[in-house]
Amino acid sequence: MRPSAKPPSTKAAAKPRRRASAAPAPRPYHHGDLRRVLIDAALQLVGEGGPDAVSVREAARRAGVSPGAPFRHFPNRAALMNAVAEEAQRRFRAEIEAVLAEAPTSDPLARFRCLGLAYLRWAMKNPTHFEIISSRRFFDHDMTAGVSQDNAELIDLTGRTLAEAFAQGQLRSSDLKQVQIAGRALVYGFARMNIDGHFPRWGVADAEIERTAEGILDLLIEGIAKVPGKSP
Amino acid sequence: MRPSAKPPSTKAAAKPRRRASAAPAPRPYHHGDLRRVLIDAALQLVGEGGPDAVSVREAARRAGVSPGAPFRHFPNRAALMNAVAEEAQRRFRAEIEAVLAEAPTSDPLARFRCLGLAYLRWAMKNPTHFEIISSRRFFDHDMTAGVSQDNAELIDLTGRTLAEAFAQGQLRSSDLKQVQIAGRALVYGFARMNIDGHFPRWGVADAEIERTAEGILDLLIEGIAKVPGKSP
DNA sequence: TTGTGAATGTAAGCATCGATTACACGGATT
DNA sequence: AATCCGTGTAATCGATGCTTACATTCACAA
Repeated sequence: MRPSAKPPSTKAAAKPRRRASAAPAPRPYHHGDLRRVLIDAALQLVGEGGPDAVSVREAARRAGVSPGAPFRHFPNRAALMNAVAEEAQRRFRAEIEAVLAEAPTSDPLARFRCLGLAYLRWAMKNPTHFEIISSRRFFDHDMTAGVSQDNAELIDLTGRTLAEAFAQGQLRSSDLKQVQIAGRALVYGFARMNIDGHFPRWGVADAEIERTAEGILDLLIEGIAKVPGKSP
Repeated sequence: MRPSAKPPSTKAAAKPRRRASAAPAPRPYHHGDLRRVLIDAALQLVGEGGPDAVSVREAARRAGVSPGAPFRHFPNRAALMNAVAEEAQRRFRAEIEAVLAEAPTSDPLARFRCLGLAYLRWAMKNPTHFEIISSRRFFDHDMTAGVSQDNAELIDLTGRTLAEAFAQGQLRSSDLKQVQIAGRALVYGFARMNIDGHFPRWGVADAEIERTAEGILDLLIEGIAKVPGKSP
């Protein structure tokens, strides 16, 4: 199939000193941890130009490696994206849980609010990374157990928090699943409006976004909270 | 620059009857309305495989035209996508307004609900087309006045509806902009959750989606509506 | 009617990308 | 020390967006 066969190795001679003098180490033949470096490069690309800006070749270029090398570590581009999504999801979850750890334990509804706020803030600060973990377009959920699991546990966490709030009589509605989905739709929608560039069309300046985020979250909380002086 | 010059036309001879017999008209040199046909082909591609499935060449292929032809009508792929988005947005707006035309005129809050429902239903029925008009990824807002304008007018329409509801004392909050953004975030979020394949992870089956959509919309309405027996 | 220019199609080609294949290197194991 | 296999390279393929040179035909004016 391949027409031209290559002459058998002039490489050893062509390659200069091997980690000898103080020169910036001309990279040994084997990279060390290319997989990790590729994921980092891809993460960086996502941060720079969004998920579409990730190309296997560019990641390879940044890793200082040939265009075919990445395919030793990832069967295809999607697999690389999966790894990137996994990393992003890990960071996302870590932040959410860190924030929640500092929330008041005695007021579940306030904790629920904290969850929403942490979600929104992370999405605002890391729009491109948020995008990658949100849209299945960029990776294969079935192929990426890590993302799905992290996600499921976050869903569980909010579900439990909501259940506690209900148990303490803080909610008007008893259809917790509905409430939870509404809450998720609200914060996810807001985050995506930001990512998708809707806010300029809504006359919301960048500086106002975080305040607006908090505002709509409070609107939700008020909407689902039981009015103190009123029994169902 | 170009090495090989072509012999000067054997085409006229090679081309068979020209719209003569009853044969299916071997397409004249000029297509007729290639621009329109390309948009339709692209719309179809969007419907089949989402926005990413659209390629200029495939659209050309389906139009039965050479790969370079589309560039006579669209300076680049983005411009084609813009046209597609414009068409989709037109249809979207038409449906919304048609639904609203049948809504009760005396109850603004009910009209607001109708708007939300129409939005959700269209998004559920045309997920890929909805995606294309939602995410600026696929087209350039500045380049596509039509989409932005249609969108702005829909935003205006909901804004006015909400203002009427407030004027009739149907709302708890007086911060209408906040309410409107919350409402939009909710329906947009729900629509995107559907597009982005979140619902399987939430245990929401396809058959339940529409009902759930209605449920969260009602939750919102209840949340923003003034409780009858309670004055602020 | 005829001639000419603009509009619009074709053919060929470039660069880039994802992906594959044959081969080269070199660390780890024996 | 010999060898095996994980990992990198080089070359190549097919598809895509886009450009350029050329071909064809329509519309309009003389």
